[in-house]
Amino acid sequence: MKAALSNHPSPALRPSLTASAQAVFRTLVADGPATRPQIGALLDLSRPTMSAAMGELERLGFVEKVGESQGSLGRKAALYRAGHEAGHVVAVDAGSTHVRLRVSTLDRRLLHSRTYRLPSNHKVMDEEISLAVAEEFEAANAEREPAWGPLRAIGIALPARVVRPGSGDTASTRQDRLFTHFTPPPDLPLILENNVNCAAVAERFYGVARGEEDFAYIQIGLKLGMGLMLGGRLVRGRNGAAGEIGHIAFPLAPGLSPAAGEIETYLGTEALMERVLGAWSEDAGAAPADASELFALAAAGHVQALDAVRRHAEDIGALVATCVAVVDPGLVVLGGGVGTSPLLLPTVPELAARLSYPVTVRSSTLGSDATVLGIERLAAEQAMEGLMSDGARTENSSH
Amino acid sequence: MKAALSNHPSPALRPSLTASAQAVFRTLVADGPATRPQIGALLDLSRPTMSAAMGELERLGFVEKVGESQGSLGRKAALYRAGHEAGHVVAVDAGSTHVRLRVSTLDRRLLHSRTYRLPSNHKVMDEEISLAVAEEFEAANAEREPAWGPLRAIGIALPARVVRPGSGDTASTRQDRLFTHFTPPPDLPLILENNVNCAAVAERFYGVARGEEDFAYIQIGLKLGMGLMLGGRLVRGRNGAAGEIGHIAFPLAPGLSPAAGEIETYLGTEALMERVLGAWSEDAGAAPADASELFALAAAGHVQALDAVRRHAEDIGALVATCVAVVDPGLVVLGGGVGTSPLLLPTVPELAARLSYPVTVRSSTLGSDATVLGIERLAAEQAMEGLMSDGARTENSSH
DNA sequence: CGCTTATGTTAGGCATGTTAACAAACAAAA
DNA sequence: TTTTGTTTGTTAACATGCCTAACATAAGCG
Repeated sequence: MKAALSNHPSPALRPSLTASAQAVFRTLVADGPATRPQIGALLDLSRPTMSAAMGELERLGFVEKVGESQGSLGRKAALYRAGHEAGHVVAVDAGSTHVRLRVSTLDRRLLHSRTYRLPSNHKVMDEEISLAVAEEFEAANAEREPAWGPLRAIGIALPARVVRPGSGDTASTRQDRLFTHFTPPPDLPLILENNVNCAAVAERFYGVARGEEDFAYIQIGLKLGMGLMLGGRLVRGRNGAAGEIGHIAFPLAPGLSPAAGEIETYLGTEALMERVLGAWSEDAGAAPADASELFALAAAGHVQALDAVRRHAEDIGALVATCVAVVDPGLVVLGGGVGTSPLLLPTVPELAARLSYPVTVRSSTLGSDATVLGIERLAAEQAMEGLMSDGARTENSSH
Repeated sequence: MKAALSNHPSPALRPSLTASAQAVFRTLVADGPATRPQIGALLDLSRPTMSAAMGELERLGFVEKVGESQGSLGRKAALYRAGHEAGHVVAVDAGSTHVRLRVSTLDRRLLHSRTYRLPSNHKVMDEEISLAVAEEFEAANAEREPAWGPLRAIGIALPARVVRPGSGDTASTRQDRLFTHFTPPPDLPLILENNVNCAAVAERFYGVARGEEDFAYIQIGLKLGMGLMLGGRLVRGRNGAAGEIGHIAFPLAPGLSPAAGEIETYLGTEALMERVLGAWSEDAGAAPADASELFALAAAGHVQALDAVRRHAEDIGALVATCVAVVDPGLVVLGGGVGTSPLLLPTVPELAARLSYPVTVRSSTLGSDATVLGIERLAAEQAMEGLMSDGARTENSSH
């Protein structure tokens, strides 16, 4: 609350941008190149104010003229976009099988992209991932061109619970292991985020949840995870454990004792295939080698596979029903190796509605890029907030 | 976003209060009487600005001088509070056994209070409740004094899911039945809210969750319910079903089919007592007549009662674990007839931490007033927003 | 070549805050 | 009782950030 109303520039901080200039920059970053009249109409700003705002931003190099736009009549308008000094961000998806890296401007122009396949699968983040991140980051550094402008933020998506300093117990997450080989540049915002949360962010901005303020992204594959978006904001939880639906109490029934993480092992792909193969009958043909084969068989009409898929869909429907009973998001996006199967689509919402309340269910279409796109977005937002809060500080950044 | 930046008064709307005047009024309403220097320090406003703001508010009757405050040194400061024209609100807890009504000023000075015990228990809202609400509201109307100022809002807490117009399916909640006998005055904000959500609000402002931005209030008694507060805001959900934890999938175990609302019947007081009495052995003495007797026996050290309570606490712990796995609130407040028992306190957080993640668990202490205090707060907030958005419209209100 | 239309700038005004200086009211010290 | 320093409140002058109105510029079109 302190100083929230104050109109005068804080004496300690450098003079910052006007509110209108900040808003203009935000829309340029969020919506891409635009003319002054377009932004003015969107933000309800007068032409003189647009002039002043653009002047401020152009003088700082935060925006640049990139062309002209001719309407059907009248003078043509200048087209602006985020400028050189707005800089760029590095986004890393430090996954358990791949390390994906994207370098891009704040307004999402891809500057560089790398993918590194890890030699072996790692169920938890460990030193090998740290090494790969360090190498990829170094390699990206080597490619850097002056035209990219200063590096403004680094975002890293981790396949682990992420605890923000000040809330919960950071030590329990082992997230420090990331830094055994990777040393981020100092004085640069570093954003760590859970990979499922990142995928949820990507769904909100670029996927099937585009523009939705409230939804849950539920990932079903080898493991279970949920990214929860309420009121347009990620719900992270005190321990960074919001969405850790692998820890929903299971089994939960009279006389049974639940065990930690049990539903994750039960609904995970490995246990699913074990159940399916254990019940596979001789006359059903060749058994599927993995989950994707199972779903392919089912899609082709194979009776026994269909039955297995239906049963799995019902289990997932019950899980979704539980989430709906707790937060009622209105929309659930299913992702992950198993979750994206269209075969789930009729069953899951039907079961969720029967057990709890109606919910729209969609399959994710972003594929394996979701996570890196999400962390890129978060890094860009963080970079922008940094620029907006101390707009004058443009010199000491690393080129 | 439209017009969010505009500085000029919208031509359609009447001239409104300045931002500083609004902020001053808000703190007076929220924190009770205060002097100008106090508010100025809190909001970081200069003395001239405080002068102007107080002038505005006093001219409209929104604040009034109520005394003076002498520090240890120097001139004494005038003490202000919400004034006559700020008016009052009526808050109703339309419960299934009682109708509780409070009339109070926006800054929580109680003007009038009534309680009506319904002749019989109603598990769902029906016409009898509507009749009682109508009668209590009329009776309160009869008591109204000019000194109360205008009525600014009516809040009603309902023991049912509440759907806001525009989201979800209003028809499915039967909330219209409230209006079969009760006709609210037109042109007056009417706030409907679920009673458990109201209790959560009360816990946040007056109870054991005071000042907490994130927590879950979980009510355990005849029925199950949760009020979820994240980022200082109630989470309501698309269908108003957030917190309807009675619909968590149950039983949830391999080979079992969950049924809608089953966990509510299993964890509810009736089923608990059935289980307890069914297993009550001859040599254990007189069986408890109801849940409170059971918990009293357990508190006195009765072995069999203790065992039953422990088992129930474990079931509740599993439920809490599920909620923590989904939203990780960091704090859970237990309420309701069974939920407030201190006997639950060791077991529930221990089980939640074992199954999912650490969470602080506290017992509610607000008792049966929680709901009406919560809806009172919501109504007062709504009333204040109304005043702030069209500050000049003070004449057409009903005295 | 003017006419219409859209874009951009200049000039002036207003709302809402600030700081600086002063006046008033009070307790405690002289 | 007077003086002194402190706190409260007001007045005056000014800063910021937006606005509207009017003008200048640049395009298509008859």
